[in-house]
Amino acid sequence: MLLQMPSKNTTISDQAREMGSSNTADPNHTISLREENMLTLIELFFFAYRDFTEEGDEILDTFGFGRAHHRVIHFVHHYPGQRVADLLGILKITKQSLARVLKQLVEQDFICQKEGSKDRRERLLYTTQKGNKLAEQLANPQIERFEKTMTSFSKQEQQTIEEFLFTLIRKNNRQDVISLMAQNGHFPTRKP
Amino acid sequence: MLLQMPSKNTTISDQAREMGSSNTADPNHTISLREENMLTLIELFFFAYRDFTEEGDEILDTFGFGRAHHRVIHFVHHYPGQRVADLLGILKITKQSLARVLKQLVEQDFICQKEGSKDRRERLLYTTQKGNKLAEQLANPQIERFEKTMTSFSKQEQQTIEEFLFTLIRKNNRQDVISLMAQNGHFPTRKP
DNA sequence: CAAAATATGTCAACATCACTGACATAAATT
DNA sequence: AATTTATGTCAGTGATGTTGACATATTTTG
Repeated sequence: MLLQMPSKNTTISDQAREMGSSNTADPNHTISLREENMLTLIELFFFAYRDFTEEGDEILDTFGFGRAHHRVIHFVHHYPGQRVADLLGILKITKQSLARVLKQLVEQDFICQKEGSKDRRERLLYTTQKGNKLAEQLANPQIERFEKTMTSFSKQEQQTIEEFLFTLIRKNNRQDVISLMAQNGHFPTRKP
Repeated sequence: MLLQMPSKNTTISDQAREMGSSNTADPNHTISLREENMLTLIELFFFAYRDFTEEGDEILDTFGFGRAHHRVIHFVHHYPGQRVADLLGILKITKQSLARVLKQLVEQDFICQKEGSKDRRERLLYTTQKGNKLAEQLANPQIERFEKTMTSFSKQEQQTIEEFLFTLIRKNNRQDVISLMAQNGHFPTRKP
């Protein structure tokens, strides 16, 4: 189902008229142009993420997995050796939510656990070869989409985009993201 | 729970060693630097959205609402006079999923429905004054976050960011987004 | 060493939000 | 008059999130 215009035979001014005659007007509030622009960006952000998460769903379906599995296998694959607690901090979900999907992924041999060498309580998480394959299969469409998007921007603009995404992350969480990515030798460019 | 380093006393090279001794190596695959950079962006996008959606949850809780209610009330508030079918196309969820939350919002007088003037089958959706208040309450933290983020960028950079978000939207859906935003006189800047 | 803290796993119970497919109604269109 | 369209509704199901309590093994601390 596509997003459609409000009504085939109704103009915007029709809507405005209807609105004016309803009990919905809010005479005490005027929205600034700046706020309006932010709302547009917020919606674009929503639409971009809506379409972004849509990818991979068909692949996941064939395994009987959902997006939660996708997220887990992505981060385990890209950051091998994470502890369970690390993953909880990355995904910001509860232990139980993680346990459910993790259990399935381990049972079906997509992820394996290794005892920590220093601390034997830890279960360090790694993808198996089967897991690697799935992770890459899931990542490819997203990588392609981002590549297509990013190549239409200059190096300078690409840096701006990276800074933008990083700045959107809550201040409290930024250091965690930096520490995580540093494990792969990545340091997201950010505003000074 | 914070995202923590893999292990307080384990270095990255420790992890690499453990990995090498496991059955997890994938000798047939090398990832390009370009792909690596895309993965970083993809993760930043995930973290940004993770933090973005977190906002408003406390407010919603006090009403017994969830994020689905947030999305519905946002789009009804910002684009008054949508039909149910329009909203389905915007949110890309099923009729049943929408009906559940919409029913609650109507029953509790956050949203009201008006018969279409041209087509009386249509139920045009509007926020009530109560709904306006909630919508604004929910939007404010997100507007603030985006304002804070965007003011650290130049006008030119802000345009780049808008173009980036728009380009991430699937080609098939872009015209729909344009048509929607045009109702508020907005035309997201996009690459030529 | 004994006690406390930590990392993980597990259980039961529950809420939200998504899905499918079928069917009903009213109104518009053909 | 028959078909299509817009909406609403029902029953059933599944994925994913939550809380709180508790068990186990292991490490750290007093």
